[in-house]
Amino acid sequence: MNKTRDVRRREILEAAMRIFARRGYSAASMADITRESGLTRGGIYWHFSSKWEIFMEMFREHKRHNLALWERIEEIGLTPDALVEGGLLFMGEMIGNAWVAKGCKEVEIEAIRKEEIRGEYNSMYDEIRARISAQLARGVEAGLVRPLDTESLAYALVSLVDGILTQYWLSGNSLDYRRIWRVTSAALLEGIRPVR
Amino acid sequence: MNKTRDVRRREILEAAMRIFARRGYSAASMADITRESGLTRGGIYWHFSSKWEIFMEMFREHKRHNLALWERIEEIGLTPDALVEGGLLFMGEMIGNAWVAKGCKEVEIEAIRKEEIRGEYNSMYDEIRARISAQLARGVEAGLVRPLDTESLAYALVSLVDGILTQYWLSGNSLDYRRIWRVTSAALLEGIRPVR
DNA sequence: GACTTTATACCGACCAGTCAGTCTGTGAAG
DNA sequence: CTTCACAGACTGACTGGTCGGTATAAAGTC
Repeated sequence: MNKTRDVRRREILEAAMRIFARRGYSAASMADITRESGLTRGGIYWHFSSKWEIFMEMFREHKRHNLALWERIEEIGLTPDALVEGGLLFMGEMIGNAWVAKGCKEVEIEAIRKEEIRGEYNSMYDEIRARISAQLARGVEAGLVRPLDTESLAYALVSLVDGILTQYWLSGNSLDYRRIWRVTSAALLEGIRPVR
Repeated sequence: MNKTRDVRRREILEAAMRIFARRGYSAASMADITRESGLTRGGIYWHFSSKWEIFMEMFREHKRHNLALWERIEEIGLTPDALVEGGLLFMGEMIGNAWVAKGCKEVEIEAIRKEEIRGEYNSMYDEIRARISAQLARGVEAGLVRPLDTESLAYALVSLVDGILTQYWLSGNSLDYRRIWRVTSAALLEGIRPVR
């Protein structure tokens, strides 16, 4: 039954991610993770030294996942219009992999509470925002966007995506997020078009 | 030392709200609330029957608070432009009463996880969204706003405010949310102006 | 005003159960 | 014979919640 170190670690991690996503860090017990992973306490503690270490691994996984997702979004294009498709792709991915996404939400929640990880969490968003801002700035240079505070707008776009996802989960997954995003981003694009 | 029912209940509730806001529901222990309120276990359980009941009281308090806040916002005016000031007022109130606001965030988080309160939580947002939507629809009728999907836009506005607040707390309170809101709402207003 | 009665408000020891984490044992692979 | 990859009993701290008891204050009685 013994599997290689990496495979088993991965299995435990994914089991833990599901549990953390479902119950939240504090309410999730090692017994839950034990059950979900099919191992026993000893097995899990052979691979991880603590509950928090498992969470930290999930945290890093989440950062990698998000950053990789934004790389894919930039491949769509670097125009402001591409941001619209990018937002849809991002939310689609998040909603498509529900427990991964809820894990992200859980990470976000813990990041608000624990300074220990807040800095690292923010550095991820800093990078994403910087990229969006750069994308908008290119739009300004190319004359596709009127001169404006691209940093603030980047902040708002990230917040909007985050907020829509929150509302989506609150609604119990019954929410036409695509429609909301299309309507809003269309209005925004219209609003930042250069004046003639 | 004995106080009247209402006064003491209120004291316990506020102590609990601070603790819930700081640690989250699961991580907050009755011992924490005991310490924060200055009472002992027995005293608290004389006023409340369970930890969850205290949380539910905080939940209802939060709903009342939010709805009352939106009433105040509508007093500013019913034009689309007033929504800009309204958003600022809302975020200002939230950030000004940090622990109340973080309590709201905590309520939101639990609402995502527990179906028990999700419905009730959504009904609050439904009402707020409906009011914003109506406000926008009046703008359309008055010729201040081009005809569009006001419901989706209302959803986005709520999401945006929620998202900005999340980012604000993630940033560790160092975020010029006013600037972000002004820039974004200006672009949005520009984008929904009627075409001439 | 003094003296009991009664309901309210509160204390803190205590309970059963759960928590994260430890430790000893063990089967299999090399 | 050793190392790896677990199993699962175990520990002590802590959990939410209970309960018998007590202090306080208001109300009733004389």
